[in-house]
Amino acid sequence: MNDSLPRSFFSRPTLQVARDLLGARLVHVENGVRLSGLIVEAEAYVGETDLGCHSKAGRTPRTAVMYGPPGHAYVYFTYGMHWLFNVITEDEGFPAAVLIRAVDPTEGIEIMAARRAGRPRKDWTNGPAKLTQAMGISAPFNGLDLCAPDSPLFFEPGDPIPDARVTTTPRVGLYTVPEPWKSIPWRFLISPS
DNA sequence: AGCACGATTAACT
DNA sequence: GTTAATCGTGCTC
Repeated sequence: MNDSLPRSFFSRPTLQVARDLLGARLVHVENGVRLSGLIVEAEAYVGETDLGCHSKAGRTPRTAVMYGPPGHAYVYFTYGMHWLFNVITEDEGFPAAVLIRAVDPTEGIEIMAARRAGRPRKDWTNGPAKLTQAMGISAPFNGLDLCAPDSPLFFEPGDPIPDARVTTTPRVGLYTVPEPWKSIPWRFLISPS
């Protein structure tokens, strides 16, 4: 039993899920130890018509999990060396997800520090592949049900972030994606204080 | 079978 | 500011 965000949270429009995940906590219970971080940046990827979204290629072995139920993990490998973590959104059959791009470490600090050895604290989890490395998220987590009561990886609600503290910008890294998808402001972040 | 490219990062100049 | 690292995926031949 835990206090994790329910499936109904993820079974909503992807933009809303991305925005509302700001301030929530991503938790990985690893060998009985909690690793967690406050979500400070996320991006929405919304269906086959979004040419920045992997599901633009339709249903393939890689994108199959995006067509499944909301609240499951989509973890994929890119640039030959990095794992990126997403959570599936909207109704089953509609291939959309939110990419978790950055967190602020809150629990399991020493383990994260060891996995990001030699780097300053601000560089531990301030990128989508950095946080998966620090929190120990990779291939085996793909397809995992993050809403299952016994899941080792899940989200916990946090203090709501008011609109005044939320910034939106275009999504990062979509160099060859055509407009309007390249510039549409589907990246959400907690504004620098 | 071959190829271009990628929801990135770290190390450079 | 630029660029190498490194390999799975999806597309073309």
